[in-house]
Amino acid sequence: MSRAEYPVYLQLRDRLWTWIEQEQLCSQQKLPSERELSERFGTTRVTIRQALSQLEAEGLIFRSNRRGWYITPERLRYDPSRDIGFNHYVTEQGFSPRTETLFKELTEMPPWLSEISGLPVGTPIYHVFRRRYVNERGLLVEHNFINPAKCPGLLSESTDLSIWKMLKEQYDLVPDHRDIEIYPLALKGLEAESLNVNQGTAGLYIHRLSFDQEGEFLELDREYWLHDALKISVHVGSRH
Amino acid sequence: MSRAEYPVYLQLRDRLWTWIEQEQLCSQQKLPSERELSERFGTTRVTIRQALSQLEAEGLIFRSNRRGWYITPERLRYDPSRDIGFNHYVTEQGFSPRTETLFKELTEMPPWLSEISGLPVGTPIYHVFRRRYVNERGLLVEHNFINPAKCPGLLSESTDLSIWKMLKEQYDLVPDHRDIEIYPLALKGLEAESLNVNQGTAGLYIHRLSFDQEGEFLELDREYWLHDALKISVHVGSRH
DNA sequence: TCCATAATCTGGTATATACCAGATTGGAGC
DNA sequence: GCTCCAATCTGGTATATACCAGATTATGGA
Repeated sequence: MSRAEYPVYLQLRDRLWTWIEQEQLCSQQKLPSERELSERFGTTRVTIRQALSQLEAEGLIFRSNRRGWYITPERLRYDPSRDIGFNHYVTEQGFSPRTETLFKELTEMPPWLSEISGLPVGTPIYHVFRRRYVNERGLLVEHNFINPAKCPGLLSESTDLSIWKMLKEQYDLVPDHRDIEIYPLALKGLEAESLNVNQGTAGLYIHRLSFDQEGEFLELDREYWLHDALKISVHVGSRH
Repeated sequence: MSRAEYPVYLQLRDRLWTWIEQEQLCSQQKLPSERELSERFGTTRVTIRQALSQLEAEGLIFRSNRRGWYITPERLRYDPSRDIGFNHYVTEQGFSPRTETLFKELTEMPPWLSEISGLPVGTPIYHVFRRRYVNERGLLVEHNFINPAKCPGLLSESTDLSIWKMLKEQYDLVPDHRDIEIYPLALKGLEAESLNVNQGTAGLYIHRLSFDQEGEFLELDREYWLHDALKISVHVGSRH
């Protein structure tokens, strides 16, 4: 049955790819069900799932939990070093953003955050957990840890828009320097559930630790993105 | 057989995780074979493979093509905005680097590169393809496209060390500004083969387009990293 | 018309079983 | 001690078959 030269599931990947092109399926359109595809391409559901997973890894399609497979929209361009809000750069690229605050609380600084912020364990800290959408697809969830000493009363404001903008306009807070970390990881636990994806789905982690002019801790962002959702784009050096 | 609350393969993931901790397996040590593990944990090979894939996605273990599963070493910290060679920052972190030049050639600029470099299609261009190791594990492959007008004769030099260092010391070339792109992708084709991983393995793509003081094209790096191999770490703003 | 519920459809999980191809190992012969 | 080759071990691929749980759709009664 197999051609030996090239595994069946990779042949299927290619056939699916060209089929999708021919059908001119575009952003966020639904594919036929796995059972239908396996019949149409003359194979079993197990094997067609291998091919679909391959295309998922490549970012052409994505799955929505138990609902089916869809065409992945274009990646969002994103510059984590710039002070520009999510809503701003999403609309700038012609997409429509939305933010949902899943919870917000005043809590106490845990040891791991104490280590990187320089403030003692137990210091009061705001914690906001939000989910962000582009064209109604949830692309990331984000934990914000904010120093309440810098912006008392922040939690009583709406956090469904730009926290960055609020800090600037209402508290005159602008980050002076930042430590940024970026690496691929598997989405799991709370982050996977909140994004409605399976445990272990590929993701990208972005971490931004901000300090003010006095060198004091201002804010920590921990962002968990779907792996196919963004393209980080940074300009370094002179001339802009 | 199943607990319903929690899928078997995720239970296995947890048991494997704690087993690995107990056995104190460390960096680059080999796990038992899949058949042995499936017997030991009382399940089938198919299911144990799901659990192993989960741990692979999380970056705890990696597979070496048809040889077995191994413990993933600590991530390498990497700042793509700094002008510091691979060998330098690898040794700085206590690891041992190695670079292999897989091929190098003088070729003509293709259309896609012409678009971003600003030079016409067909302009002569150096193309170097290298594989880089840390502690004898191949972590990335890299395409370098270099403008020969800036550094004639470069290809006759050894490219197994730092190209950046060579450009600086022998040709007095230092990039003035850069466009950097970073995003997750699936390793496939030449890149997957060169890194000896399966088609579709998760990876991270880093792209660095460098121009000199005159704003002329100097070099393009296209790096394909294993997803679990690095942690990008950047400092932005004043104070260092 | 609306809402609750049942039927159905979807992908997710799980097991059993082959066979293949590359990598490693072991042993025979030099 | 060495080389070469065969046996063996490894993960990779492929098929068949269930059943489950969440999502969607159809249906029927108020």
